[in-house]
Amino acid sequence: MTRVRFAPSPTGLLHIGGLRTALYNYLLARQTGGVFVLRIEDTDRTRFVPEAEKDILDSLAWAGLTVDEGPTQGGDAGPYRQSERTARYREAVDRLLDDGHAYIAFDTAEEIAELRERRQREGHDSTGYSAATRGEMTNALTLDVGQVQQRLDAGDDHVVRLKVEPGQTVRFEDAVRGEVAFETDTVDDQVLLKSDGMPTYHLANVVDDHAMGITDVIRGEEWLPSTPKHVLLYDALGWKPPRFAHLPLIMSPTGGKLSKRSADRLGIPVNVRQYREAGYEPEAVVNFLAFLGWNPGTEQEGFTLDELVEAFSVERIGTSGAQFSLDKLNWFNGQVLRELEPEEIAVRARPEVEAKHGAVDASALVAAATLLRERIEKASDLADADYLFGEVTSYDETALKKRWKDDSARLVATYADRLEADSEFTEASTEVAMRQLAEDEEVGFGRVIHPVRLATTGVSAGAGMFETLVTIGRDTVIERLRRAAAELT
RNA sequence: GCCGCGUUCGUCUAGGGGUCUAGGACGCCGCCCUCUCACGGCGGUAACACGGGUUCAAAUCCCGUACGCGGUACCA
Repeated sequence: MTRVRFAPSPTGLLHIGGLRTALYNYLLARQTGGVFVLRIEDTDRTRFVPEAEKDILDSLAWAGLTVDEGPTQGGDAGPYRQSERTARYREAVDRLLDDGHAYIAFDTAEEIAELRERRQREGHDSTGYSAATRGEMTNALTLDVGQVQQRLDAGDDHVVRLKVEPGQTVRFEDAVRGEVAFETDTVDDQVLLKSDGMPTYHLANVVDDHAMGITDVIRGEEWLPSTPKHVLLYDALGWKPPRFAHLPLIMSPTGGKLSKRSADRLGIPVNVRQYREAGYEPEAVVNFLAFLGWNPGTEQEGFTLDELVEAFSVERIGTSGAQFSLDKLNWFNGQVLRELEPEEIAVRARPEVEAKHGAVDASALVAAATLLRERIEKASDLADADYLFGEVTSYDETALKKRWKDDSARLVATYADRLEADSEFTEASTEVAMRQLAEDEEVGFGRVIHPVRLATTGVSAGAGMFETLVTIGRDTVIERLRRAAAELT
């Protein structure tokens, strides 16, 4: 049984890259009939943000990724917050200590910084706390048993470090990259237990993945360099490592990390929350994210979540970093929108429309969606159609210049008169009336239709003129035509 | 610096020794449709990082170089 996990740190709003990691895990779980676990990795008390867990939950739910086991869902492998599992880490550490795979160290942050600086200055390849340097430091390997006990009894700050044996090669199979190898001489004696008693990511991750029966670890490529530490830990604890799959990183459109800073500058949202607030459809975000680093090997581009579950495979995940493209996301969003019924678009557009125009009828919203759905990129764009939800208060300057001629006021006024006489007021009748008017006045059709569009909508772009007129409604149309004829000369 | 990973159109990518005069999608440009703007349809632009091998044959395999990215924390 496949068991995968998404294991974010509650340090802020969920990052879009985090959602992709969650998505790939979810897809593998669903495809194999496995279990999707959510585990909150809250071991860093200094960066902990209380609201973050809720944002993670909300974001996953928004994207449609349902969690099988997690802090709010429960499950047999709980608890699902690392801060609630400290006894297990302690137990593992004791075992590592007893077996000589780990040791206690007393060095202060300053002493370690000094070590690094010195190694750097002396031009060594490795700069950290490792087999090459631990003999010079203050730890259970250099102190005698009595001294260690004495310092422990005195309550001195200390950490527990993994004892990495030099001269070995750690190999593991990565599902997307193939075999990856690291020399242990380049692997530092990683801290496993911090001086505050909390585990580091490395320890907690290995202990929990084992305890929760995780079979496949799908995570970002930034973890690849620390995977040898994890493999060493599994070995030391006598456990079988899971399968690893390291995802290519999502990069900024200008290259480099898609950080908060670079994204802000480029106007790209970084948090899932921001995508939601910007009016993106979750289906579009999911579809777009799925294609950032994966492809189905066919030419199909539009996928529902269920179709992705069907088509997904770890083998087809790519190896190189993928630059984020807002253009492509927008295109996906348009595709999703065109598949939605007007009623559904109306539901999604409502908050934005009401924020701008006040309360609106459901029927007005649906009518607007029906009229404009081919022309909007986001459901919330409906709110821009002022002429459907309020008054026409101004006219587009450039359009006015181009389309409003000397005879426009007269033609628009005359058209208003003819509509007043038109009891049907349908798409057909309003069009016939306009064609008749153009013929009677011996002017081109465009001479009438463009000024009428301007007068009734205030803008030059929009849906078919006659559908638009019918949607706006007869009385309002006539009133707007007359007012424009009077105001614009 | 050191370690690791990567490198096909501007971007996402297909392709994994001959079928590649390198395919698709986004973007961009043009045409068609048309009352505008879109949608849609059709067409166009544009890429195998570089250098050595291996081979009858290399975008595809090997080595090197360059470049990019990640890691190098008592952060994850």
